[in-house]
Amino acid sequence: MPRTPGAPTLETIFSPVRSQTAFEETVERLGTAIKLGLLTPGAQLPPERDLCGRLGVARSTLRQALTALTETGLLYAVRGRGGGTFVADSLPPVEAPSAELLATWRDACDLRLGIELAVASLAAERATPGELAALGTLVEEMDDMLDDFEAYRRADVRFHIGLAEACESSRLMLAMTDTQSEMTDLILHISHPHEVLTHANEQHARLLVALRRHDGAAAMALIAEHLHGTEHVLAGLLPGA
Amino acid sequence: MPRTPGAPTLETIFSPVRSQTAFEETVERLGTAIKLGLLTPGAQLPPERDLCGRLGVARSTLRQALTALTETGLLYAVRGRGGGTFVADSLPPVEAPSAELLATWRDACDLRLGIELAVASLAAERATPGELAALGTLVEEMDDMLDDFEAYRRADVRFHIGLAEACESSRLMLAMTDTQSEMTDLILHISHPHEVLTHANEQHARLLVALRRHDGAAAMALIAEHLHGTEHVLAGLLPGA
DNA sequence: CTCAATGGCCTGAACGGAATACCTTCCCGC
DNA sequence: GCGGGAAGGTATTCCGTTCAGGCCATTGAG
Repeated sequence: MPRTPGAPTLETIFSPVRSQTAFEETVERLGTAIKLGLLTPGAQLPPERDLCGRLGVARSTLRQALTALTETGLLYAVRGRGGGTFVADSLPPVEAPSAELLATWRDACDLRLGIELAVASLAAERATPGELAALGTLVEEMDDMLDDFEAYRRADVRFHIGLAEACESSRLMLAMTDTQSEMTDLILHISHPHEVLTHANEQHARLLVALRRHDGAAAMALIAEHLHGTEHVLAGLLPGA
Repeated sequence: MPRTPGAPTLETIFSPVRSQTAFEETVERLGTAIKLGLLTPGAQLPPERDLCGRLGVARSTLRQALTALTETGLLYAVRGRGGGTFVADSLPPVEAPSAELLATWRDACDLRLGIELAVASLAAERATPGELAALGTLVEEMDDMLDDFEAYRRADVRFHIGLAEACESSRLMLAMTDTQSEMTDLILHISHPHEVLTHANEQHARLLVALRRHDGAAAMALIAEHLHGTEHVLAGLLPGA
């Protein structure tokens, strides 16, 4: 008698297929990059005619996305020669996490665990001394941001994305940006005492030590502990199960 | 001066957005489930009118997908009362890995590493004794399949997906099925000597021991070693970098 | 025998996306 | 100045996909 798959498997197979439109994906991609600080305030985007080619969408579709982002206050456009589309200098306040995200935030954390574990493990093998040095200065900078949580969080995001960069894997990079975006939506709306941030940044520093020693196992253990910390904070303050 | 993101980051941000149609996603979802053995030969799918609701697509769209899968030989339909759509009893030979997958298989392995690490870590916390027992018998069965690689691979897939099931995370489950599908396309086309399979299954057994002890760190180390093995085999036989 | 459950089929409307051309604005070089 | 070029802004057209809904064809369960 053939072993039959468990019920969870079938539920997953027959769960809704999520068909995102090109417009939605474009808004998400650019909006995420801006909100995470990957595109810094004042930065100029490539011309529409170039960008639509890079993103693989029609210019009209790209413009829909740019218009939406402009109306949200994330972008502004300047016409004429020498003009272009720029990231807004003062970003609007982040929106509250969606109900859907609140309902599945534990799932999001589980997935994040995977991405971060892989990144930690691979960065221990692949990170160059230069990349590690850049991450080191970032950790030092974060020590001066313990009172401005939004600034700290932006640096934190860049730290984690910097780790992903060091892995030289584009899919891990995309997964990391998606993950960080979701986590930001959750994290930015709960309080973070000074001590929590201090402790978190100490973990960053210790992680770097492990990476410099190319000790993947230690890096994984440290990052797991690090993530477990934020998950614990969320569990206490979010309407979880 | 604000720290600017590295070039890899910008390349990633502006990389093509992938807009899959509902039809394509449906074919992929069902085709993957069949090829991985999650839907076993002879199994009956839910009636079209139910299934399209579960998948969140129109019935006409679902039928396009079912028709495509029927023409590929993965499904067959029986009309009339008591009829339905069934998984074919003898599946057609798997197609060769796409050029795109061959070009990015290292990326795929990196992402797989993350999924499997998270699953190993979480399964160590969450797997029930019953689930572990089922996985144990699966490992024993695999010991008798060392000469039939396709059968072994199907059981192997079920083992890894069983681990994901134990995590109670639908997104990890989806990620795992996607991953296993990609890996199957790669793995099924290269030779696997008896000794390799024996060694791999010993790793399965040791992994289960770690899971029973709720030793997440050991589980992660074991799974990393396990994956590293297959990656090494691929590196030797695939046109890698 | 009846009929309900199932796959098979068709049409029309709505939407999204691509392609293309053209307009408007405004800096830069001459 | 002033003309050209580079950028964003607008409009139109066409095509493929998807949805919604109804109807037909088949066939086994009751």
